Amino acid sequence: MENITTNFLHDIIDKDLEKKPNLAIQTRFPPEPNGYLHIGHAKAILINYLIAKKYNGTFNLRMDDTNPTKEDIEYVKSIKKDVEWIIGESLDDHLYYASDYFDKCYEYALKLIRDGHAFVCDLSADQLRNYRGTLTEVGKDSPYKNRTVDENMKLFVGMMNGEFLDGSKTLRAKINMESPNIVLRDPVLYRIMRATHHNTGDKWCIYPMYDYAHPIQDALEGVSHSLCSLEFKNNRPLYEWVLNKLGYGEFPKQREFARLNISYTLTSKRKLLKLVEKKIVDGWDDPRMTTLSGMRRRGYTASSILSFIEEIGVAKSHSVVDIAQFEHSIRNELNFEANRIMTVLDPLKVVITNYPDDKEEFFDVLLNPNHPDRGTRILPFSKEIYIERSDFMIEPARKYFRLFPGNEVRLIKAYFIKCHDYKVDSNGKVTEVHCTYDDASKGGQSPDGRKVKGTIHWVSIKHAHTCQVNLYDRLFTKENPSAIDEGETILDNVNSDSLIILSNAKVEPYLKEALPNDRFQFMRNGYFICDQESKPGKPVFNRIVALRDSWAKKSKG
RNA sequence: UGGGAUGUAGCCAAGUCGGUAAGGCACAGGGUUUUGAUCCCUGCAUGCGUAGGUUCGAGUCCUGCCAUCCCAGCCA
Repeated sequence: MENITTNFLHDIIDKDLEKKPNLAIQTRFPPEPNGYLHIGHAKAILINYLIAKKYNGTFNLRMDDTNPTKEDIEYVKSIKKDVEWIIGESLDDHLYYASDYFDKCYEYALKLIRDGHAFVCDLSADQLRNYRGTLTEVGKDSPYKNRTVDENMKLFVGMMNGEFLDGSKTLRAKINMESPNIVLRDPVLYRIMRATHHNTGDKWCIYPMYDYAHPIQDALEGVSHSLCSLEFKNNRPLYEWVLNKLGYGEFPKQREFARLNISYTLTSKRKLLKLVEKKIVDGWDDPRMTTLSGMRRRGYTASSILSFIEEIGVAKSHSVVDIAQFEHSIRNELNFEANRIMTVLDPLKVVITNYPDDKEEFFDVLLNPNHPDRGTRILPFSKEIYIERSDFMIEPARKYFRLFPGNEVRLIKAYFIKCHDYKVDSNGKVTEVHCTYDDASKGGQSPDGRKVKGTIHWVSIKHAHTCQVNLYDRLFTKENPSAIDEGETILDNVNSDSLIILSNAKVEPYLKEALPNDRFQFMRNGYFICDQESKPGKPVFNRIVALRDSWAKKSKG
């Protein structure tokens, strides 16, 4: 695939390559396995992956598992699966763990101590906070900063050997307590934490901090460009400090880009977790979730996510992308790819009074006009059919050109029908519509050149199957779900109509054989996927996204 | 308030040496259409956060100001 899109990261790499033509480009995606990946991560994954591709380099997945109290093996599994899904490649040979480098991190810590760049500090967490100062006030040196190298060595080895209580000591860098950048005020490098690690078990009771471990991992793996989101900008000097003090003359270049926000959605692991815990949604892979697993179940394709990410570009400004831009990507792909089928979501019975009682017809209809090679399906027709309830009005609205008394419409691929009667129940609800058909209009065209303005979909009652269809919509009612009013929570912004379950949808017989993950365009309704949990012969369909609907807009406005 | 970053249309986003504002989404109008879909045309920033300055010429250079975001975890 030709990729003409470029961004400031490519410019940086191009310049580096000018200086060092033999530089091997290597990137990585380093998630912490403490939750499921979401659409925001897809951007980070693809930025890194596409750069590696573009420059014929290497892309690795690395679990940033330096804090066993927050991490879980369940998450490492889901993360690997999601990343592989997004990039469409196996990562079996490109999977690393921060914990692979614990020994090396420890050795390097010894070196820092030996070289006088780190010390063991006895300050408690509270005390440390006080010593650190604030945004406007500088901090103060720890009273333990002047311990001798020997003393620091002995104490740090003691920390590692489990001689001290959790939280009683830390290893800290000696940088500058008066730095305006708080990150550089003698940051903690190691903490004592007795927790079983998913990889290293109980081998360690001290664990390195992100700021210390991350540059080491990058350097050891051979990463050339360490790309991360903007909030790590302040940490860059520390990243470079660590590698400098460790004696790396040349080392990976950290650069930052803006993370992705999309209107009406959440891109925060913490907030997403809350939706799961509060049972607002049915798990991490609920189709309404913007987790990658949720979007996969919803029916979004990895390729549509890729094209979305390419379309929005990469920059450093804080932005919120319109959800419409995202929906465009999947519609655009499925418009071309998805086979077309007729499905009546909210059925209304139509009797064609002049059609012979027992007659049946079977039309041969193309599955997808964009792909004639895919062949046809058999579409049965008979005297009684279902149409969409919204396709009939007793008293038509202005410019309504569907079915109403006296009006003629086309049934897709079948006949022209004209309404001459209808029945209502005691509540005034229409129960049945009576029409006549024009035998000469078979196939949907009249030989006399007569035009109809409306064309509607339908399903033969006699041949219909009944299915469950889940209509998904955006999960939040607010453009920014995190913007909450006084006394409210994010949960108050949840869209109560985000899932509408239709248990009485009528589908063409062809659909009975649908397989999990098959995608279709339900004509005039939208794009749907056969749910991954569907039982054979009993497909359940999820709405991926509705079709654009200028009539709905017009009739509302 | 100290430090760091960002501000180009309703939303993203290009804009290398200063030379007269790409593209996509959305929206509006028109055409085609057996999906009010798709597709095809057309329109959509005398202006680039703002006020000055330099220059023949400034989104691009200089100065001041404003707004938004990030940082005070032994989280990442």
